[in-house]
Amino acid sequence: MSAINEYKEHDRMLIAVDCIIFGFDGEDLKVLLIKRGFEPGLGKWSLMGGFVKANESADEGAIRILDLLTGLTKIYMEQLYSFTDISRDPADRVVSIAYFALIKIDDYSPELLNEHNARWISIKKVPAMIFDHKEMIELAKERLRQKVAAYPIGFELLPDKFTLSQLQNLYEAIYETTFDKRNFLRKILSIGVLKKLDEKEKHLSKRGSYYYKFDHKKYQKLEQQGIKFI
Amino acid sequence: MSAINEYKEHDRMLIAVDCIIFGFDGEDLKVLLIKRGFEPGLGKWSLMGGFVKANESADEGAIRILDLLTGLTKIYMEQLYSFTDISRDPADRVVSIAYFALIKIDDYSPELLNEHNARWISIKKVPAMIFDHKEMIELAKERLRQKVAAYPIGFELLPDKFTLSQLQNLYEAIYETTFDKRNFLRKILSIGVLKKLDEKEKHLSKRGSYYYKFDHKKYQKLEQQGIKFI
DNA sequence: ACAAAAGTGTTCACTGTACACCCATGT
DNA sequence: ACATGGGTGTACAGTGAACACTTTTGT
Repeated sequence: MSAINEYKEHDRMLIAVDCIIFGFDGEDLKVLLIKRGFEPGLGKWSLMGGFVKANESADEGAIRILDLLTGLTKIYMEQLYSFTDISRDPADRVVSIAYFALIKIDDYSPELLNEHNARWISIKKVPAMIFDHKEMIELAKERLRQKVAAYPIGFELLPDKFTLSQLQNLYEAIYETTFDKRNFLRKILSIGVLKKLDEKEKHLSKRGSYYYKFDHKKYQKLEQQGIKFI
Repeated sequence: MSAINEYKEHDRMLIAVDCIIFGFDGEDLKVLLIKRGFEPGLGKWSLMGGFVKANESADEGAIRILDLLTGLTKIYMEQLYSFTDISRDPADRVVSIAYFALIKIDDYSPELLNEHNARWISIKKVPAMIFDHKEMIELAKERLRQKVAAYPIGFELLPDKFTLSQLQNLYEAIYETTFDKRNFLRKILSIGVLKKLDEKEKHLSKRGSYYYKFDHKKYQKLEQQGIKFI
């Protein structure tokens, strides 16, 4: 950093945040994309984003913008990476700080989808996108895989009550692979952060399967020692 | 992101890069810090940094600034995280993109240390620092630990030729722990990316120990399948 | 009765870890 | 001769991976 009296001579830039919002519909891992209704890139697919204001941090900006576009607060979000290529946005010099967010897909109402011209798109079929947004999604997918193996953030994508099959489907969707049911359940149950409920899910199968909850308290006790979820 | 004609109405900010430069002296993992010769924070410890110009990406800026301050090019560097608190720099709104870099400690000459009022400081004894620079160092240490377990970047901190003891000392310094010599060597040699040279190091011990080199070609063959170094 | 998902154990290979002594050489 | 770091093997426990059948119940 240079001397204070030189600060004014340096170049100033726009700071944007772009949010990679993941959701899970029980089958596929999806990202929430919007079709841009304005230039540049009108009609093209884009992430949700906006500019950071002078009186807010990027984290605060990301929270504000997500609230604006989804009405959701208190969602899991973390900074991913900053994209700084000179001409990534042809309209101006914009540094974009990408965030990735995990939401429960049912919290995002169909009305909002219409209102923002948004759609849930499977990560297996991400279309061409403006600027470097596809690169952002790729990186977010990568980071999600890393994180979900070591931290219990996958639960942010599931309802509060979920069956073990749903949990396995989620991990399979994230890693785009399949796991052996017995091995998966043994491992995930042995961690000891799932609480079995007395209630059964009765729609997805005839027999019905028990609901489980993520047990935050038990997790907090284990947290420091570093857990492998997968 | 908003419509193009609104771009001009958004706030513009200074973008800085700050570099966490790691080095290894055979004993301790160190960071290169400078004592600021200017305000704000004159006389305080600081990372090396500078402002990103309008005509360069942050990566390019980081490379330029590192070259400026160390004369070194072609060094390992990666973007770490962006620090965006409103008042992290009291003089102005500055978004700082932190980079971490790995250099061979002998490449940074003592003259440069004087010239920039710089010093190598053990990561075990990082002093109070300006702004959020200490937080940056903590995060960089964390990231280095993650990376070095999965990628062969530790070698960036060692001379081209190194002994297995030096390599073990490096990993021990990074993780601030000790490893069993036999287990460590078995694991690291079993990866098959170290090339034993005929030459021996004769200063550090009476018996002398063989030099090894990192074998880039062998690594590239194994790269895709994901290697665990530790 | 049958279809469809739930639930449940064992075996084996591999990996990680604990642990202690002899070797070569310069002084 | 001795001090110093270099170099080496084995046993055991824990983890990961492969693998198939029975149970429940709605239709």
